[in-house]
Amino acid sequence: MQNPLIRKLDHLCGLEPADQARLDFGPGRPVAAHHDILADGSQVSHTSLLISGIACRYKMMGSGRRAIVGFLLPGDFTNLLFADRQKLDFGVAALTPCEVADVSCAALQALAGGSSQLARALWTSTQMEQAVQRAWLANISQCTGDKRMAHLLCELRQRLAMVGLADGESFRLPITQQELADALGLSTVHVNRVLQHLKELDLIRMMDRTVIIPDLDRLEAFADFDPGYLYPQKSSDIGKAFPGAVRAAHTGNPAFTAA
Amino acid sequence: MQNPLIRKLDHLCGLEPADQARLDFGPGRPVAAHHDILADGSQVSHTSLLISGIACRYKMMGSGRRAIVGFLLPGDFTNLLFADRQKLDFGVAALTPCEVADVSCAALQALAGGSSQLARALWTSTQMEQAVQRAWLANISQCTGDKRMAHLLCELRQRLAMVGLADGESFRLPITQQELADALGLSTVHVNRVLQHLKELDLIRMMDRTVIIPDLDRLEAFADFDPGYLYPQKSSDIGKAFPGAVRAAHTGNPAFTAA
DNA sequence: CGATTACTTGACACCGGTCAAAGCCGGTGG
DNA sequence: CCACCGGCTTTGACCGGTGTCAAGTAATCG
Repeated sequence: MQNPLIRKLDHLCGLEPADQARLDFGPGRPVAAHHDILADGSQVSHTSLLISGIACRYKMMGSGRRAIVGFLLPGDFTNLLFADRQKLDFGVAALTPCEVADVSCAALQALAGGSSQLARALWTSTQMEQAVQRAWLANISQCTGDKRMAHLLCELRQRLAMVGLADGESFRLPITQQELADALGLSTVHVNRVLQHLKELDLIRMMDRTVIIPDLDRLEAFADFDPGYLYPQKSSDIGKAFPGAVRAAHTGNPAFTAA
Repeated sequence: MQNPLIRKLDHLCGLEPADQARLDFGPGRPVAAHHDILADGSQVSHTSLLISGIACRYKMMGSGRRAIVGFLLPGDFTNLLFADRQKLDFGVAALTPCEVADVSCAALQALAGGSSQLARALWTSTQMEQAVQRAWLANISQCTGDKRMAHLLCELRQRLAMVGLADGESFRLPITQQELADALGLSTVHVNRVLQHLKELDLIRMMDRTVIIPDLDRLEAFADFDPGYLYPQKSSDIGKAFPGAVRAAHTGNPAFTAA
């Protein structure tokens, strides 16, 4: 399978074949589920590219609870730093089994310096991350639980579709309700109730650990989700027109088959 | 007064005098309070540097309510874009009378391309913005109203101190409770109650529109505020050792005198 | 197949939203 | 200089969304 980073950047800005070749970091190393990819508060001089699996950025709160401040999907960097020895204000943990490729700060600089188009693509993906953060903030601060959940599912579907891991109506989401709760600022119990509510409204269905969206437009309307905010350039309906089933697994285990 | 952007970047990374000179964008144009600096969803090919005053990034929600997703203080850019014709996913509005200097995309590119140190400083300030966003997310999603408010006040104090607009114990904050509510995801009524609660605990005092912090350590402990997350490099106690009173006004009106 | 982890369900309490009304300014015009 | 006025702040009553606690059921893994 093609490197998901290449998919994403090509999707966002378009990439020349020469630049695509520069982005091949090899197969990556495995990280087990629930293990740190980067420890909270550590000083690092590298970044890690997520190749497969789902991970998260998190912060530990004084209360002992974990706040998830972002999900990392295949093709995302844990952090983008161009200066050595940066102290992180967050940690990165694998939520499922993951494959990650470590990229040194120097290598990243060389990449960005070597091709202005690549530099622009990396910058654009940073902008998109910030847009996602803003959308999270707006949603978490102003919406009730069910809308928050719906919005998150819309966002994940769209980002997964961008790297070929979701079609128009379903995607794998092998993470726990506890983890959704940490991301949405809800309790586990309430996440459960919210999911049931969305199922009652037939806005989503869940089988195995696959989310099925019977009517994307209805879900996006319910969530007040603007599909455009993830797209600096074009506002095409990502994934809505994809034929076929969900693509190979998030977990690095390609043995998944839709139910 | 020295350009607050220069103060900030010099503080973050250190800047050579030659680079400092490049950052002088002149006096800027005035923007009245409650007016847009950048309209929500507009396509722009420039950024604006806030020279004085307080502004915010906001998103309009489906409910009609406004969500404030970040405060802009003197020395902050409304947006940092290197590619033309980017569609914004947010708006920027002046909360107080402001002065802003418009910088074209091309000029920004020239700045970043002309000095690697400057490019690094701009990148670092972007990183700091992201750290602030993450802290907001964690706080809003996991803390009760009084801690959220306390955390926001700690953050604003520290960022203002960085550009010389707060000393160790007080700073001007001429914005309304409604605006704080939009930023914290609370109702106006509750913001009022929360502020009263913090006053009862003598964690803050307010006179005129100046916030006075009798004991910063106590407030930061209450808020579970980590003063380090705003500082990629050094972890000095910004502002804690500043002598003298609050510096010239945020509002472009220098007639402020401490009560 | 036993044990741990995830999910579900119900009862109850509380934080914070909403509504409504009453003070409190700060500016404006007579 | 004073009366008016609109926006901001403050207060109280009431209600709903969510958290917490606790128990029970289903799934997963060694």
